[in-house]
Amino acid sequence: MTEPAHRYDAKMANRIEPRWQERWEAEQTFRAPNPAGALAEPDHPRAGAPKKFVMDMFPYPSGAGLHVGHPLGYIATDVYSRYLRMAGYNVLHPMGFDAFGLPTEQYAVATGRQPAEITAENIARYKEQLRVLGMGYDTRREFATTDPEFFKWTQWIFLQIFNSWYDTDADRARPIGELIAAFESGERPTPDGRPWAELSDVERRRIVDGHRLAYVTEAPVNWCPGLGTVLSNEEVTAEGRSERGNFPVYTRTLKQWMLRITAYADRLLADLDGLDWFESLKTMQRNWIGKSTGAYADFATYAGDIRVFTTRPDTLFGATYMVLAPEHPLVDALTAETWPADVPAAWTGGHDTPAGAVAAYRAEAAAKTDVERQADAKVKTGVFTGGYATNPVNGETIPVFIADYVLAGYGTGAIMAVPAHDERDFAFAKAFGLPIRQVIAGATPWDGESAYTSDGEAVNSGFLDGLRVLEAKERVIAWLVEHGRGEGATTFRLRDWLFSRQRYWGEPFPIVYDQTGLPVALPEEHLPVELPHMEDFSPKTFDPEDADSAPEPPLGRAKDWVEVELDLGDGPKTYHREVNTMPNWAGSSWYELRYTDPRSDDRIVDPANESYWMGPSGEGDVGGVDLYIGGVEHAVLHLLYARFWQKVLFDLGHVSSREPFRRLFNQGYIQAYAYTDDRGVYVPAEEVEEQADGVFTYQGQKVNREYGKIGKSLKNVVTPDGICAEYGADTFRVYEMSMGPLADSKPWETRAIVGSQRFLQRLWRNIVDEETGEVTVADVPPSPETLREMHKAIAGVRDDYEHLRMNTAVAKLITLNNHLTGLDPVPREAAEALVAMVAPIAPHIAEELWERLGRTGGIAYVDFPEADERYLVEDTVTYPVQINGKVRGRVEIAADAGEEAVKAAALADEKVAANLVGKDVKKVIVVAGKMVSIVAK
RNA sequence: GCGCGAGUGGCGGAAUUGGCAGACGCGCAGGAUUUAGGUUCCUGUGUCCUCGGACGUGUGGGUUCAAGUCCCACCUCGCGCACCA
Repeated sequence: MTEPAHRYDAKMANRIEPRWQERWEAEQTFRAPNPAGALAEPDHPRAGAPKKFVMDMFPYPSGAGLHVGHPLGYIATDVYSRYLRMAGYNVLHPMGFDAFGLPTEQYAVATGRQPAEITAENIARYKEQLRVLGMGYDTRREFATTDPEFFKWTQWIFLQIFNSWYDTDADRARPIGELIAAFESGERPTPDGRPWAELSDVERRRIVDGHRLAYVTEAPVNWCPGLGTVLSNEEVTAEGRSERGNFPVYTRTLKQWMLRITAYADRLLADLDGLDWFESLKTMQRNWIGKSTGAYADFATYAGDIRVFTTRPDTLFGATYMVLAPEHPLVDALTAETWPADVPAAWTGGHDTPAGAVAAYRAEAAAKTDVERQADAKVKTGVFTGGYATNPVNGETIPVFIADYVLAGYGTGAIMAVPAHDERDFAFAKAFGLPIRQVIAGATPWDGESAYTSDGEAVNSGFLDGLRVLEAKERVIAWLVEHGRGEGATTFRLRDWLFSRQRYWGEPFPIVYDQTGLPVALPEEHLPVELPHMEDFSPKTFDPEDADSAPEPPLGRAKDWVEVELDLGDGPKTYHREVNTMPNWAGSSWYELRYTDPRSDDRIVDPANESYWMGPSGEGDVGGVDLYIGGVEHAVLHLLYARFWQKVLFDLGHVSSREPFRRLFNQGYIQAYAYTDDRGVYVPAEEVEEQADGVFTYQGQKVNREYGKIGKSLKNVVTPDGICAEYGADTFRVYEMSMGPLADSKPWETRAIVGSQRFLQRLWRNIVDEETGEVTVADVPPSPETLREMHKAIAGVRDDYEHLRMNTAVAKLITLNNHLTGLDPVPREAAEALVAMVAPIAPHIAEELWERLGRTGGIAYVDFPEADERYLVEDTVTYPVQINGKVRGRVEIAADAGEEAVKAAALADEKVAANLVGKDVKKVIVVAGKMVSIVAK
């Protein structure tokens, strides 16, 4: 028996889908008109309409291609964009490729090929995979970060950053020329006070370079021998390993490029409030920025003042000892020659001299990995230096320790320890038998069992006694300032962004060095600076554990490229190019902007286009993309960097909004089951069979099921193109959208897809005769019931689309479709409404049916159906009647019946009355339109 | 350890405002079509039951006429942070 010739099945879908994809491409259906420039189109149906800018985090095109987990967000933005377009918006929905970066380079090294070649292949593969899914992108705006026309502007932004400084008074970045002018005029004094005119050229350049937002500095950085490059703090995990590849990372002092993101710490923090992001994500950024307010206080010692940072200056009188980080610069000077006579044994670490104890402890601390250190966090260790310091407020002499619970990299690397009011200090004081003095008292007496960290009143604190914590803080800061022993202070955990990488496949810096060794910015007209072709571009390889190795940028070997003769205004001279490249976060830090004006070649974007798509919508609005969907893994990487660049460009007047992404939605992950055999080896998930008793077998052998990521090594990869071939893209789209809430992670289940297939098949059958291919809908008025179902669906589906609840939208569409299945004939009005509502999710079948229904011009710009309130109200309502919380009967009554009438009807109901026999009705509650609740005894 | 989020049928999930728990789909069972299998279609499907009902949203308590939803305590899982002074 053969199937009906006109049944909607995979074969049919695979005939229909390419046809519509070709037509969308030929007609550029999803092009969005710009207000100005090459992409302006005043006659476009959506020109001048309210706009929406909807985009995904663009993919990194790897050799593995997309698996079914990747397109989840892409489909969601596509559905949302198509819905918005039908709802009347001018929708910008673009896609691009984040193509510079390590994986491609590593693959190129491994296969002896060129990264550019591999990148082009991977992008072609990704584009094909996305095209098959029926994405409605404005393909005119597509780019890869590796395109010279694109990275020309990445380099241009770097120059903007290099050529500006942060004016803390104005609280914004300004062109570096304005700083130079301030030095020249004497408005701003030079660091050593000499007049600007008396400084040498090199001296001046060093001062100016020290103010730039992009600067070269020699500082402790994260060196990852396994990757052959240094990394930013954001790329290192809490375990002290590389985020990519999980290699060990070591601290080494090296000369590297940094971007002054710390200048923006406060604004990056404050502007989070105006963003429509998940609160959890904002919290991650807040934690990463890590703002603390408090004070610096100076403790005098014979080795000089020790400055500490504290958030609790109110507890200064309770400081009974001090602790320095083992790496603190004053440790050596402070370490005494001999122990005091009465030194407790626990303080010496068993050593005869303080110097011996300090040296041993330092060696021990340095040998610990971050993981070990964190594992030991509860056990406080340290040694006494033999030195003492003087508490500025009460002149008390207190011992100074070194301990690894104080971190060199935070605050000043030194603390005053107040064991009574800090958990860590308390633990240390207990371990070392140090005095604990209460200086803040709460309402109830302190038990002394653990640190008291709540609010209270100052006690044992001289001039602070009786003040609340907040007042005491202010008072003591004023005292410190008055006596020159400290000041109020704010510190951040955020560090400057280490921006150079010792790899080949990245954007070259638009920087050369002259004979002074100082950096010189290339003029704009030299952009883009392209990578030289190199046969051997592989980084020097290191043992991942070799902490003593040092990075060597491969570009350093391109001698002809590195050494250039240029005329930068003072005659031809020889310069050396910067041989580091930018991290692969560079391109993604601004790409959203480029979508708004991808063809602009004389400036980064035309302000008319930028402000139309991304500008603030009103007073106080931070501006940015209207919806950005992506994974949560970029919380403190891409999303922080992009916000920073946006703010620099905003300060310099190149863009109109303070934030790049007004609304951000984190989609969940699609995960999958993987199976291992007895040996723990993964077996192909596709060939595993489930037995009736819930046991899973592979080739007859029992296997274990585990749940997790989709990946080659787990042998559980399912590709979207494979699914499309087997079921059709529309079925795939419907399935992914109906799996559950977009934000949730959920398991892939190939066998469940047939449900989505059946839905589309029934939809088709409601309109087209499977045997003849004839359209079977009729121009008959829908019944009141059908009208009600239809308008209920319209109201619900609209609301669901607007709030990205595609899963419940699909359920409502199925419900309406199932209703129509029972009708003969199906009224045209209902069929058309349903097809239009299905169009965002299953665009190919919708276009096909729309055309077969005799409508021309395509469905992309058809008005989305509007619900008519008239059809939503029902004539009668069925009230469930509860007696003491249990449903005992139902009564049907006119929808407009009054409360009394409903009450009377409920009490008169046979079942209700039977249940009330012998009971006293105490109370009857009528919830209009919902239910009746009777309280009886 | 601290912070955040989530626990609902065999499975994915719905109920977003305190108002009939389990929409929709998978799976499963029965039936129709078919030589058969598959496909497709129809019907049923929370658990228990003495067929009246009883029970049921991680556990225990509470508020309420009414609780998956609110409050308190706890358990489990996931995520983030993790000596940040």
